[in-house]
Amino acid sequence: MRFSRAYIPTTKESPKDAQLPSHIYLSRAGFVAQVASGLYNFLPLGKRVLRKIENIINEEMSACGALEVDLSFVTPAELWQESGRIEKFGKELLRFRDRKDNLFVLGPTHEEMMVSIVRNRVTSYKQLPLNVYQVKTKFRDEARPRFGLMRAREFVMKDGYSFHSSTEDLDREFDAMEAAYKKILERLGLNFRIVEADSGAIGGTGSKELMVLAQSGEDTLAVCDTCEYGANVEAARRAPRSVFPEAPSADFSRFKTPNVKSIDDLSNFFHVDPYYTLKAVVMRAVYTEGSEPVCFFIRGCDELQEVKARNSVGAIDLVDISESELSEIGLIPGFIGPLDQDKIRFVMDKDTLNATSMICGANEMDYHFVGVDLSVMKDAVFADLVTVQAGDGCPHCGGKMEHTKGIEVGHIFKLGTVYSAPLKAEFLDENGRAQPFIMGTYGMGVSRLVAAVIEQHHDERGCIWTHATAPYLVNVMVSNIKEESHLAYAEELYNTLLSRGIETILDDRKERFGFKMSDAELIGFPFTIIIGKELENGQVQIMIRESREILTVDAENVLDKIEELRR
RNA sequence: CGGGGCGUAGCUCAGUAUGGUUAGAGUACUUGGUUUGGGACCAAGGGGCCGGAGGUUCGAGUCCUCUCGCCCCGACCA
Repeated sequence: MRFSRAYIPTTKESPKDAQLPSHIYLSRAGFVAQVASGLYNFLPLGKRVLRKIENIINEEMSACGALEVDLSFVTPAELWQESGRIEKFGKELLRFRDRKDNLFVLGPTHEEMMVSIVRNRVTSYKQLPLNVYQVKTKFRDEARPRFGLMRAREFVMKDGYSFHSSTEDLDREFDAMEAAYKKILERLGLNFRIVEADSGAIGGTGSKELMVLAQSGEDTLAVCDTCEYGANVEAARRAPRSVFPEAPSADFSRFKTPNVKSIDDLSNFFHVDPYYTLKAVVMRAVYTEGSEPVCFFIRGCDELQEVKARNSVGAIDLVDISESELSEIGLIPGFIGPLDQDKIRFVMDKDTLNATSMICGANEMDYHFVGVDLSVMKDAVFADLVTVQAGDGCPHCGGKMEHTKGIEVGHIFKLGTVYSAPLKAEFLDENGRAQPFIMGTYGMGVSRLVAAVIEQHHDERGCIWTHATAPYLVNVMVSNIKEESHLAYAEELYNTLLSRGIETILDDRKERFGFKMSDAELIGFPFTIIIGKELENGQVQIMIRESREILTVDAENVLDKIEELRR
């Protein structure tokens, strides 16, 4: 491509609405342009990057025997009514009617459609397994689109679905997909972690998220500094504690603790580590029908993890509760404890099971119990309720857990029969009995990956594309196109690079050196070959975008050098 | 959906508290000239329903009412 004939509208200033590096640089460098909230146009450079990512996905899927399809973006509402998701998705489904007044929705994901194409067509276990996928525009009418391409309403997703006759075969495919996804992200040149995720409302037997590590990630991850274990904090586990603070020695008694309400107060009052105190967190659990207050008891040194807490009581939401509501129930904030208490449903963190030497509220103003042995509570409900903190032990290898931020670019899921059963998608097994398909689903955010590459690879001058994602690998820049010999040399080099199958752009614009260099850095081509003054000495220069290092090489060696650098 | 902010040239923004010639700057664009290794300089140009509607007024970018859009925090997010 000749730059002079390309459409690459770069700007010196960032759009005022852009906050994230990916949004700023992708806009400034002319990869994308915003149309409306959560809607983006992909300009020529952006489209090239998108296609490169798609190609890599297609290659890896093909290597796994997955079959590409392309399902209608517009989907009949009946399918969504059948699965029950038309209510569940709510306003995120963009609905509209055609001229005959039939209701349709723009596909936000395609489980229903995908099930419908195999239903009644794949009818025997002999036809299984089957893995079909597409790379397709999706639309979710998000309540609040944000962060540029990271959370758009219209976006490109690779969504794959597998169908099996046994859970063992699903497990095999799930592992194969995890390996393929790992390979894709490696090829893209990304630093990522595969983490355990909250299975949440969907249920199923397992899900993993693929997280590109970046400061601006919306998800917080707990990862081991030694082994591969990592999990979304919503689902992270930790090893049991191995070192314990010094335990307070006190016989069980009721102790007057005037105005001692917080864990800090309590810890200071008794000069005891918060580990030996019991924290009460009361929230209102919201269910499909009705709600009730619930108290969660955890050690004073821990923090409540709301997703875990929500799962522990099967609620769809947990909301804050006011002090006046607490008073109505008869609980005294600051002095709530589990002993002799029947005013509220409660769940205890599993780390408090059989705990001794504890201090907890006495359910009486200005009193706490000390020397509490929680083994008396062994019949209570226990669950994992706490947030894994930095420094906690890894549940697998005993290494130290630390926190990091991630961008969710993929999510793979063992669905089981969650969709196939209600949609009555069945096959006949070896015994001639009808069984619902056992399914897996595998998603990857393609347009989000474009942004994720830049979130992870940029500097204050602009984009730094990885070799696999760059719109062009090499930029041949002519410092001054009025130097005819320079231009002629550059044209020849450009053609040679193209003939070797190296994606190259020729910056033949009538602009000054600094202007073109700034553009090259903003756009982020991995290599810019500068044809200029040095050519008089038979030399050219190669600017390596990542380090901004400039190599001076003999003109006759430039091809070899590029071949060497691209490896 | 709650809270906050912003809509003026392609882009980034002044101007709005206190209404008053022809609405500005930078940048981008066009033409001519000089430049040519880090976003050049000189000169001459084109470009605006001041988000939209209604109102107050002799007069509205500026005041009032309504509305639409965009961004941020939160709620939400297979």
